[in-house]
Amino acid sequence: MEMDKTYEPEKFESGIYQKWEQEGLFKASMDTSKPSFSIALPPPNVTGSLHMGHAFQQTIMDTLIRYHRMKGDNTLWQCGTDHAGIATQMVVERKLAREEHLTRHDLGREKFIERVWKWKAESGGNITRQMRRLGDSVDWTRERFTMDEGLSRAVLEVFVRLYDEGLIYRGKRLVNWDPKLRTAISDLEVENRDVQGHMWYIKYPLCDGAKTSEGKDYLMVATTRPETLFGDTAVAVNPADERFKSVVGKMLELPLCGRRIPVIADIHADMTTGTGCVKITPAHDFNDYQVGKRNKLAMINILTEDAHLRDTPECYDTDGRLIENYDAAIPEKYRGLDRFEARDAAVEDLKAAGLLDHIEDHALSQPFGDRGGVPIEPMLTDQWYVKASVLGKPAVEAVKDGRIKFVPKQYENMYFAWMNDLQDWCISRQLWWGHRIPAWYDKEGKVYVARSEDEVRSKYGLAKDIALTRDPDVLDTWFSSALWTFSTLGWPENTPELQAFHPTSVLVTGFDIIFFWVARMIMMTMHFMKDENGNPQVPFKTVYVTGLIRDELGKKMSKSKGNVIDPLDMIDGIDKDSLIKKRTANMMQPQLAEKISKRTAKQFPEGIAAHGTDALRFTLCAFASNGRDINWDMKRLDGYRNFCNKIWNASRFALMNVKPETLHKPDPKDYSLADRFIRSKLKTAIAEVTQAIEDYRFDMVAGKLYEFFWNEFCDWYLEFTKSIFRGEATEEQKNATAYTLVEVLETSMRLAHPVMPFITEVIWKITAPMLGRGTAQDTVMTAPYPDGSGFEHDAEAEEAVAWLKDFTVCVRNLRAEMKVAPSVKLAAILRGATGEEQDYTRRYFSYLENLAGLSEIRMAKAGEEQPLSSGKPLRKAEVLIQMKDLINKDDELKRLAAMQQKLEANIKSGESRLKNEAFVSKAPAKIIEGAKAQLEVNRAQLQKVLSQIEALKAL
RNA sequence: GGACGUUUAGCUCAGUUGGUUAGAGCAUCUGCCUUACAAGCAGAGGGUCACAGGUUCGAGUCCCGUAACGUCCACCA
Repeated sequence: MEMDKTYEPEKFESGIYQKWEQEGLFKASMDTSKPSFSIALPPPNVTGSLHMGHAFQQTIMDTLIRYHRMKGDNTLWQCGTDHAGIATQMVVERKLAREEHLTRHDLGREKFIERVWKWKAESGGNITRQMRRLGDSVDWTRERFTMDEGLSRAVLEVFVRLYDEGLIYRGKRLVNWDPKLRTAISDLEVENRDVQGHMWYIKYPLCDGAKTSEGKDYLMVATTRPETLFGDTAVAVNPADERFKSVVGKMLELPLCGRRIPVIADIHADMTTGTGCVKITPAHDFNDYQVGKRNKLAMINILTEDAHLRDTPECYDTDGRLIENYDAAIPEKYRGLDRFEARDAAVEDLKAAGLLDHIEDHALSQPFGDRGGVPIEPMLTDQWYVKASVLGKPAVEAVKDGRIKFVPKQYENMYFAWMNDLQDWCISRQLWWGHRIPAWYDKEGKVYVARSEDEVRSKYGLAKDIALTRDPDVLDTWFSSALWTFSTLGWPENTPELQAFHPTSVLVTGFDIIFFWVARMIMMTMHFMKDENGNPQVPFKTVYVTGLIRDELGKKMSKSKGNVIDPLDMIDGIDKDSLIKKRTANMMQPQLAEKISKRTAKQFPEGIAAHGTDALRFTLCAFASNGRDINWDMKRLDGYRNFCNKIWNASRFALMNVKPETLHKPDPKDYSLADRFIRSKLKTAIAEVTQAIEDYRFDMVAGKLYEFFWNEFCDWYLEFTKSIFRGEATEEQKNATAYTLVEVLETSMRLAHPVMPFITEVIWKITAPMLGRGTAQDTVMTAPYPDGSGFEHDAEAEEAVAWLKDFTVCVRNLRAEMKVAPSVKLAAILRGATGEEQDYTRRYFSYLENLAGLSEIRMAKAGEEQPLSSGKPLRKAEVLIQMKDLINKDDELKRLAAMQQKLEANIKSGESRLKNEAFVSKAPAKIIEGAKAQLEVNRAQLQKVLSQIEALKAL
């Protein structure tokens, strides 16, 4: 088969993938006599598109999967997508608003959900197309979606069982409320941002003539949220605070409302902060909520779902029961105002009333909803909760005793820190897109939980004519993804897949979702999955945590920064205009578009060239060290694309030199030194690459492959083979080299395949048949992973080649220093070499001839006078090249002087080291021997240099 | 406020249990279109390993402290 002259991955990558998929090669073998290896893909958002982080993680997963598949393991990569409740609903709502000027409420729930499914059908293929282009060998026939029938059933099952066990409950509590999305969100979805705000100092007049011990007839309260005073039900002072002891239990007149509220004593009030007096708004502040509970205060909800002041506040007692006759009326002028308008108005009126003492600038960190992007509001609502505190205990244990390992280990601390202070998890969302909560209410509001309305009636003995309404809320997206490892394998049925592949082997994910997902998966899985002995099963044995991929300046990639790079654009390339268009389309803040397009044009004046999937994957692996963040560098990608090109061309070279018809397995005696050398190096490389995969050191996987292939195989071995093929070796010897060439290449392709699936397939399909290791119909994907058998370590060959390399480098140095053109053949003199060194030099002269550009090498004894030459120490010997008049005397003297200086410094430090009694007595013998040997070499070399200088000066 | 991470060549990063003279890629400079590859070949320059102390015969590596940057958590009247 002919190979094209240049490496053009776009010509073959997609075709190869299609073939693999059509042939069903991504499916697990289900050979249960073999070890199982499985990975559950963290499900990406179904309507989204892959970013670099996905490409990074998926490359690592696919590398692991391909490695284990080649090892013969029963290997499954389970894939699928997530319905991503809030995110998806938002996208569809925005589209609806943009294209039809409709809200979801205009459509109604049922119609709206239909639209979301339609959108999923339209855009859901995006992700899977990208994954195919990345070469991911996932079992597409098992693809799942968190809202599909099977997974929905698992969700229902889990919810009902947890409810029946008392681990899910419903309650009126203060929750994080997103007023823009009008839903509760969990603690994790709140993002604290530092903002510059104000602190307002407000006087609350004391009623009935009460006075503080300082004689004041008011209490001064400091607050960052003056508009919430309409919901105040007390002002707290510290019980030990002498200033206010006399007024505890007295009443205050709530400004703007005139309502009477008590002064209470509570330790929440800190004598040293603010004024020492804190206004208590139990329905709109998490601390105040606790204070309210302790002091049995009423709770007044003053806000609507979208954070406008209510016409009529809702008043509850401490236990959340509605109080009918509590007078908490909000003055009419504030009703219906947005919370921030209400703030301005309240401040204005307080000022006018003389109750605003002063305002200070105040830096605070304010909670924002991570999706809606507006400040969240603590709100008193009915929500569903999971008792995470109960589920969390075994989940902590599993990591503590090593049933689950984090790589890198430091993330375990992060996990423990969060798990040890686990709050109950609010799982209900006031959305439409998601798993609807299986709870029904009767007229009195009594709740019934079961898998269906029919089951509710039979389970709770309710007659047909009792009207039931279903809870309108849906579950947090992470509730269904927490079941991912087992729900995708068919749970609650005990399927063969569940038996074979659970627990999964490893989870590859970013540290940013350790809490959202990893921790919750561990909790849920351990509660529901038990092994044959009834012990909890973990969802995965190892969590490999990746860093974030940032841009070249270390900034997080984001749409609004306009620094996002689509992995597919690196694979297939993109022209400048399309890239700019892509980066500035559908912006949330269109005003940034111009800046982004300028920067993009500057950074990518030529657009992005096509690099191919293999180069991208190799680059991602090379970057994957120790879970740290990665600053993406296009140059690295270029470099590794060049590596692919190198592989391509090395293969072309091999094909040019091999006659497949006559190629046969050689007699070992016919192996040349070069053959023995590269076979030995390959054996080492196999061991190192394999170890690096097992250790999750993908940077080393890439590094070792690169080093072996380029620095040993291409730079040295291929050059050696030229001497052999063009020299006078016998046909059998030439065959041995040709065979080694093909065999090493073929084995390297298997070695590299997990990282670079495509180029290795192309080359393997050509080389393997030459060795009788498969036909062109076979695939490297299922060929055995190299284990080093058939290759021998050969220390002698490596040593001899090391000498040849040193000799070559030495001559090349001299040539460069003497500025002799590469085309000019040189005559070299080797003076003072050992017998072994002389032997290597003579025997393998043909290699040196080619590599160093030599016409002859003459041996000379140490100290033997030679015609005027330029020389360089080589180990304890020296290499001389006759100077003729090629050289500038001064330059040569300068070079030698520098060398002398360096050697003298090294000798001095070596001597003082060996003179040091402590070193000689305490250091291990090996180190001392090394130091002695080095000192000897340095001394010998210095001697050569000095005599050279002398000879030159004598001229 | 608490915890963690990072700091090594111009840039992006390796550097295993402490052990000879600290590495790679890219970039730079010099010379080469040498019949696999100019996406290449050969060669060169470039580092006080953030700073300060300590342990040790020996520290980029271990310990203490400082600084800068980053991340997470908590609090914020």
